[in-house]
Order: sequence, then structure tokens, then C-alpha cells
Amino acid sequence: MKQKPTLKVIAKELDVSVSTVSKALKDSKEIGAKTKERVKAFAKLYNYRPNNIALSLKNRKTKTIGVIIPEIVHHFFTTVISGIEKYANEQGYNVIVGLSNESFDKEVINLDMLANGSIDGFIISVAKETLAKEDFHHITETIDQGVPIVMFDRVVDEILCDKVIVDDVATSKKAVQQLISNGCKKIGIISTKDYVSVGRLRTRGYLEALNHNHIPKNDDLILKIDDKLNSNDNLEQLEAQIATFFKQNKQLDGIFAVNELYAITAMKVARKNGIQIPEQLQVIGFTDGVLSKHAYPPLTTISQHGFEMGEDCARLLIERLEKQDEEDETYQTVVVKTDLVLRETTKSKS
Amino acid sequence: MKQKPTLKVIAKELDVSVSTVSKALKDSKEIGAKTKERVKAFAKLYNYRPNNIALSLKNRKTKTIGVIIPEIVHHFFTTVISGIEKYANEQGYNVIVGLSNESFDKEVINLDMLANGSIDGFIISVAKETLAKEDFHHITETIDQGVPIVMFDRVVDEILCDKVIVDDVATSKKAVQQLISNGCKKIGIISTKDYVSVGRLRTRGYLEALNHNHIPKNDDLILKIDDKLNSNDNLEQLEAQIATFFKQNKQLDGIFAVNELYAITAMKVARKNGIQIPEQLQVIGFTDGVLSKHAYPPLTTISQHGFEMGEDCARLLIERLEKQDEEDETYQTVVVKTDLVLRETTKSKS
DNA sequence: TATCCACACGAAAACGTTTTAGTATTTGTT
DNA sequence: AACAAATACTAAAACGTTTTCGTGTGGATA
Repeated sequence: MKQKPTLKVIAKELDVSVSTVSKALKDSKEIGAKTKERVKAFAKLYNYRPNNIALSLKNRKTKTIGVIIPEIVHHFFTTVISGIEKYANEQGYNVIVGLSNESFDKEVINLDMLANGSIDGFIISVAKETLAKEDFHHITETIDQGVPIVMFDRVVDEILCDKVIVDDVATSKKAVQQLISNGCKKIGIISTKDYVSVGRLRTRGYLEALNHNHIPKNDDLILKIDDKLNSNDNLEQLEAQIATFFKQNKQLDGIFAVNELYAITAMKVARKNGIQIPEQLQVIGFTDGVLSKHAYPPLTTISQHGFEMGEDCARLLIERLEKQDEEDETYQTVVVKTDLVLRETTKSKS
Repeated sequence: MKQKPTLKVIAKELDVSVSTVSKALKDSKEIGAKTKERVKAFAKLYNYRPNNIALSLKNRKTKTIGVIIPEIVHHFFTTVISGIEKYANEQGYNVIVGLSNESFDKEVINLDMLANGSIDGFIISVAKETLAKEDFHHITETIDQGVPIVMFDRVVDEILCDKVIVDDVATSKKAVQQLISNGCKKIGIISTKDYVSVGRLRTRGYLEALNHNHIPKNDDLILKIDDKLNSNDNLEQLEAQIATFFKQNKQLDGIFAVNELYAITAMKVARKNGIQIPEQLQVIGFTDGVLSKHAYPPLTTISQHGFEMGEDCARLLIERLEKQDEEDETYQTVVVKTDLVLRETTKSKS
């Protein structure tokens, strides 16, 4: 293991000054041709790479962005990360990820660990526990300190920053409308507790669709799953809740689930009850992931285009970073479009 | 947006020297009690956080580790990342991720972007294209420059470094033995091309199991999928290859697939052909992910314990980093245990 | 009163860069 | 030949820390 060469050692070795080396390497016209050649040759030989940390310190920017998400073993979030990575890398940025595991404390710690010069800005999807507590001081403080934040998916309205979301209400309305158009008379929704913004909004969309079709609201048909945990840590509990939901609501012929896992689990319960999909029960899930695609039968879903969301997040953040001097306090909210991906858990319109 | 306070501004504000402030904040006994109090109060008031970049430069270590994987939209890899994150965070390290997208060039670029002082060490799973090219100069050069690397899952034997793997051969043998014990007579394997180490090794385990049971090798029963791409970019092609494989091998009653996706796709093809699982065909997949768990019927798989693999990777790397002065050139290969998770695509032994 | 030591603090170097502001030396101009 | 200007380079500061080595003050001791 040889020591990594620095400007200083190159300078000493070639008996010139550090500044000469620096300038030679960037082809400054201040430096003579033969010196340039000597320096470049030497640098190439010893595979000199400018130390990024020193550059970060000097420039007061690190060219890395911090992404904080509730969990990473989750198709939607990884898709978003892919989009972030792609755009960020194209712009010469690195991505550092922190996981909150849906925990408020870990979210705070993660923010703390990075908001000390390590990163230039954050992209964040808020933990469920944080949403439930409604304590956002760590986020606002970070913004106040001059570190820009972009929120996606799970956003909080009160905080002023750039946001990337889907139109949850309209999209959900569209999905439920599809069920209605397909002949469903008794449609249930499997949602989250209301503190999760997306769950709340998707429930609203469900209700709007019913209302628009003059179907009376029935609270029994609204199941709000209580899980503050990771998606996979309480599967049996989830299944049990859905099973009792089915038991209490015979004759269900349509299910709208606010995420893929709920939809898949609903299908599992239905199968155990001998209910035919889509003949007796049609199902639509929000979020189009691997589970939906490979489910049996393949699940009709709403695609959120996570990759594009990620790209948008990164674009918003980097644009703000690069013109940080201008200090405009106008924030954007990008609404990315959704698509209804018709597969085999819904009847094809005839 | 107020400016982040530095030692210098605190010093000026309190009319003491920078070193005094620094020492006061770390409770040095060199500093008088009332000065300490003044400094600490001021620091707390303005929420002073030491600049991490400056520390990194001074200490010549960044306390962050780079993880480079082929893709992130993939259950196994994200599970490993979770394990890495957990251990790393506990040790005060951050994790920065780079995606190679199975591309050699992107792998090189990613290594380059980070091996310039940005990170202290790498954890890497090699891209398929790199494995196919057998060009590992970027990896060896990085190691030569004194940046330690830990490889996992897709490792390359020729490179000396710490590694975390599963015993692919023995595990695969065990899985195939299970199929044989369950009464399978004609067992096919769906594997990858041989340049992917894990595919090669798992195929070897398959053959060893057959051999051990005096079942003659039949090359027709060995399907080596040719995909250099991401797992989800060529699904139809994958399905087509498996379909012809089924067509060419009637009477198959057992399938061992070297990953989850191949197994799931095989089940899909079987279903289209009206083959009952597990009655007519038993299936075991390598890698226990969400797909397997939520498949219908739930898939019998081999669990690789990705989370523990991640923890082991991080532990190996950080241990090496923390005693980097000692420079021991003895590398470890940790073999993490696997489990056969019996679900419903295999007959329960009676 | 002279010496010593503890105490409380400051100066400066170092980490590896970039950049501004010089400074010699050579070249060109009249 | 004298001076201006171009050329080729160097010195030093700066980014924000930590840490080593001083240093000046005061009180205690002899």
C-alpha cells in the first residue's frame, strides 16, 4: 500500500511549489509548457486524484445529498432512490442514505449525523412515528440552518420546502371509479391511520368517488390499519385485521388498498375464504411494485412512477443548491402523474 | 437562514481564541470553569455543530463507507444494505451507496467518484458485466491505494480481501437433496451463465446432489439464463426461455432456481401449462425475499440472511479500518449460514 | 524578594486544496 | 540602453478543526 500522493509530495518531488502543481494540473496558462508536462506525467504515473474532502472544505459544499427514508427494503423507496441516484450522478453528486425505520428518534439522529457539513441537502420521506407525533422541529431547524430539503411521498403540508408527490386524491378517485364502472357495488378500502398523509388523502379520494356515484358512505367499509412499524414486521397482525374486516363485511365485491402489501394480503385472505378474484372480488392497489407484477393473479395497480419521482426530487434539490446565492424562497410542489395499470384482479370493461 | 457558527465566530464573539473555544467544548481541564460555561452556553444557543468535513480532513478519515451494488431495486441487496446501515450507524459511520446497474463502466466510475478521500472503505458486490469481462483492475488498484474492500455475494476469488458469502455449493446441494427426498425424479435447474460465481457454484451443488444420489447428469435439465441486465428489464425474455425449457423437458417434477425471480417465473410458466404445484412440480428458490413469501403458493426457498451478511460486511470493514495501522494482510472469508424455508411449493415430508 | 509551579489561555501548525497577489526573469519596444 | 510588459513561477491565505507548545499571570514557597 503506497501512500496517496498529494500536491505537496508532487511539488517536493518535482522541486516546484504546490501552487504550480495545482495550476499545471488544471492547464493554467500561467505555467510553462514543459513544467506542465512534467507535472502531468508525474501525476498520471502516481495516479494522483485530488482529495475530495479538502475540496469540500474549501468550496463549502460536498456535492453529496442525503436521502432519508423509512425503510429500504421496499420496492417503492428503492425505485425512488434509483431515480435520485441517476440524476445526482449525472450532476456529479453522491448519495448517502439514512434509514429511519419509521422511528422519530432515528430520523432525528440521521438528520443530525449529516447536517453538519457532510451533505449539501436532504431528500426525505417522513417516518410514520414523526407524522403521528407531529413534531417536525428537526426538519424546520435543518432548513433554517440553510440546508435545503425536498420531501416526497410522505410530506408535511405545514413545512415550506420543495415537494414531490402524486395526486393521491384524484388518483384514488380514479381507481375507485374504475371499480364502480366494473360493476362493484360494495367497495371497501384498506388504508392507514389518518396521520399518514397519503393514507388520509387516498381515503378522501375513495370517498369522493363514492360520493360522485351517489353511493352512501359506510364506515364499516373503511379499514384503517394501525401499523407504526416496517411493512414486514407485523404481517400476521395485518392479515388478522384484514380477515376480520372480511368477516364483518360479507358481500364485498371491490377492494381498494392504499399500498401493495395491503392489496396482496387482502388477496391472500380472500383466497383462504374461497373468494374468486376477479369474479367475486376485484382488487386495486396503490403503488406498482414487484409484488403486484408477480402476484397471482397479477394485481391491477396504480403506478406512481417512483423513478421519475426520484429524478424530480434530485432535480429540485440540486437546482436549489446550485443557485443558493439567489435565495429565492418560492418552493415548488411537483405532482407526478400516475397510471392505472390494468392487470387481472379487475374485470376488463366490456 | 442564519450562517452556521464556526469556532472562529464563537471565538470572536466571546473575545477568546479559537483554541480556547475548541477546548472548552470538549471539557478540557486547561480551561477555566466560567469560560467553559460561557462558551458552552453560546454554543448551545447558536446550535453549534463541529463541521464534519473539517474533521474528516484533519483526521484523514471520513467515517463513511461506500457500498456499491448492481441494483437497489432488489430485495436481497436492500436487506444487506439494512444490515450494513445498522452496524455502521452503531459505530458512527455513514453509508453512501453507488449503483453499477450491472455495468462495468458505472462500477469503475462509482469507485472513482468515491476513492478520492470521500470514503474510508468499500463494500461491493460485483456487476455481472465485470464478472464476464474478468477485468478487476479498478478493484485491485483501489485496494493497492490503501482503501480496504469487502466483497459479498458476488465475489471474485483471485482478489485478496475480506469476503462475506454463503456456502452456495453445500446449500444448493441441500435444497436439491430435499427435492430428491420429496420424491422428485427429474429435477431441472434454472441458473445463470457461469461467469456469475453464485450461479456457477449453485449449479455445482445441484450436480453434487444428483451425483450423491446416483442420478445421471443431464445437460438438458440445466438452463443457464443469459441476462446481463437488471432483473426486471427483460422479464418476457426470461419467461420465454423458461417456457421453452419446460417444453423441451416434459415430465419435470422438480425445479431448483438460483434466485427468487427465476423461481417465481418458473411457477408462472407452470401455471400457464396447467401444472399443479407442488403436486406435479416442486419448486425451490435461492434467496428468500418478499416475492417468495407472498407468492401463490408461497415458495419454498433458501434464506441467505442478508441482514446478517450486511452486518458482517460492515463489521469486517470497520474492524479493518479501526486498526489500519497494524496492516495485517490476513483476510477473512465469512460464510454465513443458510436455512431452508419450507413453504408450500414442496411436499412436506411424510 | 526571588523562584517555582499551577492555572488559564493563545499562537501556530497541520490536514489538501484553490486562488489571489505578488516577484523574479526574460522578452519586446523605442 | 532603458523601461514596459509578458512569462513562469512562488508565497500565503483560506476553508474549520484539533493539538502541541508556548506564555503570562498569580500565588505559594523558601
